[in-house]
Amino acid sequence: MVASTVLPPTEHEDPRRAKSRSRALTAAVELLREEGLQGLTIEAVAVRSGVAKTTIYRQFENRDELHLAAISSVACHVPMADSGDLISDVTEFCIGLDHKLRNGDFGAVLPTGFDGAERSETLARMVHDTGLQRRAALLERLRSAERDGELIAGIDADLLNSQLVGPLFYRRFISRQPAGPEWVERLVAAVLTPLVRSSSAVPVRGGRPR
Amino acid sequence: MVASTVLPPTEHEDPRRAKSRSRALTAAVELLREEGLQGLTIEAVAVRSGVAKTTIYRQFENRDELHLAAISSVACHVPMADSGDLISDVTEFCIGLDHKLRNGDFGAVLPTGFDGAERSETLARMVHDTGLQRRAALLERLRSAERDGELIAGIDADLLNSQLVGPLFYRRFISRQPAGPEWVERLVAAVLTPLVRSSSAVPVRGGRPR
Amino acid sequence: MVASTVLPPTEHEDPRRAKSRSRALTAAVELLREEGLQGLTIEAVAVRSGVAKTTIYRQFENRDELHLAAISSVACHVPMADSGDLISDVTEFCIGLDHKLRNGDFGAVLPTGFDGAERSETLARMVHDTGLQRRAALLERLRSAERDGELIAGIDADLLNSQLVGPLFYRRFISRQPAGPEWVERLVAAVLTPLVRSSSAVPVRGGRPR
Amino acid sequence: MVASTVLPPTEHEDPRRAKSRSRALTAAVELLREEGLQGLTIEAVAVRSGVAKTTIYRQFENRDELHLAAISSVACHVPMADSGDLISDVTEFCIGLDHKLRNGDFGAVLPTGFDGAERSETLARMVHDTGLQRRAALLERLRSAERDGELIAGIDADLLNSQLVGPLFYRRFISRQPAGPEWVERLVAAVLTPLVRSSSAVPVRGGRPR
DNA sequence: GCCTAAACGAGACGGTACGTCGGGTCTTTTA
DNA sequence: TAAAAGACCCGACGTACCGTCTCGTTTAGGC
Repeated sequence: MVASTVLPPTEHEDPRRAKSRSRALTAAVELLREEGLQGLTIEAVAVRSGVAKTTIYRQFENRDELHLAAISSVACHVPMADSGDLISDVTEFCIGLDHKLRNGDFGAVLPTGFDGAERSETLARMVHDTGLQRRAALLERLRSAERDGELIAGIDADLLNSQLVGPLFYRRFISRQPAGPEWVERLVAAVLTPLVRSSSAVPVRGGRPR
Repeated sequence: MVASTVLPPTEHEDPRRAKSRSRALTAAVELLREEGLQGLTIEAVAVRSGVAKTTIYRQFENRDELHLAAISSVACHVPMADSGDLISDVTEFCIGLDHKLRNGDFGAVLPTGFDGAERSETLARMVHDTGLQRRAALLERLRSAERDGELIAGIDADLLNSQLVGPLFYRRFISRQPAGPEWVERLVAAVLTPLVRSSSAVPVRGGRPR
Repeated sequence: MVASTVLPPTEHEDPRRAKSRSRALTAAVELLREEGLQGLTIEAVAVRSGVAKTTIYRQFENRDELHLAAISSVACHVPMADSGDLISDVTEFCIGLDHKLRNGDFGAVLPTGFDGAERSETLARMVHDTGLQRRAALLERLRSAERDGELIAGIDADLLNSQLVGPLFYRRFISRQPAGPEWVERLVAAVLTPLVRSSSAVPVRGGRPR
Repeated sequence: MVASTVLPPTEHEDPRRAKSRSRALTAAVELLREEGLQGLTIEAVAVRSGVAKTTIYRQFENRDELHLAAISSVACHVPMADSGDLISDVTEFCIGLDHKLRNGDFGAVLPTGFDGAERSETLARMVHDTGLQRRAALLERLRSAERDGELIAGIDADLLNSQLVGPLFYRRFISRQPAGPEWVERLVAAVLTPLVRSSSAVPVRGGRPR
């Protein structure tokens, strides 16, 4: 997903290299998912992937680089619809995100990076970057709703982003509480309803207080 | 904070034991803060604390136990005032939490447990438990506001908890964005205002839709 | 035989250390004998001896140190009789040496050090030192014969040492020709007869010219 | 000196092949001289010679073959004069040999083969063969002296060879003692004088030089 | 105030993984 | 067509920690 570690982009890459790389990454992700960061061992990757240790080191400088690449390889796309109904679109989006956090490689691999991100700028950026697409999609949808008059004017999209996805991450990784579609639905409603222009028909007067 | 590993609570503990334990824990927390989980090495703890490796193992079964104990030793108390003004109380509370997440041992050590919590039930509980006091205090304050009529009736305290602290954790550990008192203030306002019973004006009738 | 690598001689050595050391050395010598220097691998020694790699490294800084210790551990004693008959004593001595060169660990392990001795002063000394006892014994016996009048006066003991043992080493390690007791006997006779004072028969007059 | 590894002798050899081969061999000898057998690395040879690893492997089956070829490439010729004066001819010859043992590539590279020769018949033969010319020359000169009556009849040329060159090799490679022209002179005198025909007698005047 | 049981430090041990170097095989690109 | 470049798998290197295990040596605390 994210740029591969320093490679002449135009130049032709040896297909053997590419294959080794992908096999190693696959094994790395599996190990991260199954055993966490401490299970991500170059030797384990070598055994599982059938790629020799030396070959792995030829592509990844050390365990941390491999870890990085593994994380960036699971960054995922959460689609955002634009049906005209903001709340339902965002709800669907958040349910999708929650599902990915709880079921896919993404949610399994992501927390292996939280600690390292405290000290490694690169890792921090990588962890952050996995959210870029999602964030952009959400912001775009909010702005579009603002333009359409569905939302009141003057929203703080960044705050809204934190309000919407923050609780999902929090419950998934920190408080480790369940979420589920209904819960997500309630969350989105709680966050957005106060900002939707006179919900029902006439958006006449009496905007909701901020 | 949390119960120490299996110790006859009534019985008198050898002061040497206690001292070794505390020196080891201190060193462990320092190492976690400075180098993260991978810096938490029994040998490093031994060197830094001056406590022999053997002695450490006498008190902590293995590295994970020590990690656990270190995390639980930094759990912190966030005070919650009850001035009658819910929003200002909660804002203050959230600012305090954000500060602890970003400045103290607590915020530094916590993320070392996120990955392990995925696989270790004990660690998961420990990470979760560090939030118990905070959660209880927040819930209590919300209920009190509900009782006082400051909040509308029928609030979902758990949802509100996630809405309030979720974004703080998210920005601190995942998106790694700044927060700051003003931002926290806006967050709390956004979350709570819609639920506050027609603030100033007589709380006549016409509760806000949930 | 030779001094062990830097050890407080008076102080009590951990018996575990001593045992590990000896097991490692035994395995090392076996490997050198069977496969030569390139077979002397720390890992092979670990496997064969049952001593862990780390433990080996605790006692020997690296492969070369172990090699050194192995060589010095096989230095052997060649006994020298003093029956009054120089030629028979020396012949017996040389036959014994030749036998050790061709049959024991000594002769098998020694050549593994020849190449290294070209560059390592320590190894050079070690190789050299394995001959010290032998050389001293031979020189002593020659001097004793000189004192007894069995040999003419003014012998060059060092030259004689080279003349006696040199050919044995040469045929064993360089030309790789057989020797055998009769051959050694002829060598000793050829070297010493010209220097023996008119053997049994009247030592009257006519000493051999030097 | 010795036949190169399997090469149709009549057939025309590709000049590129020959050049690669010779560059590799040169580098190999240099490495052996400078760092000994363990410095003889295919990769080091490739780097130093500018010949690719693949190309080296095309000409030498493996490291041992290259080592073999390197040794055989330094075999040297020691000239033997026949001035009529055996002792002086042999002395000169031995001084020349000693010089080659101590100064040229020959003496530097030879000991890298001693250990391997213990286990590899091919290498043993190679090491042995480096002495063939020398041995033949010496034997021929001795027989010529015998025929001329300079030596007593019935000499054991093989024994004499060992007596003459054995000490030189011994002091060079095993005891690592100095030799030098004077020492060699004394050695040759000690070995040959007793076998030279009645010094005094016939050759009237002109006593044998010391 | 002494003495014994415990806790302690020092450190050896068998292991696992690290990241590096070299071996020997192979494929791909260049001349 | 062969040499050069370099990827590949493999095995050994020497290092860092792991968790276990003697060892002697303090040192509390019950007598």
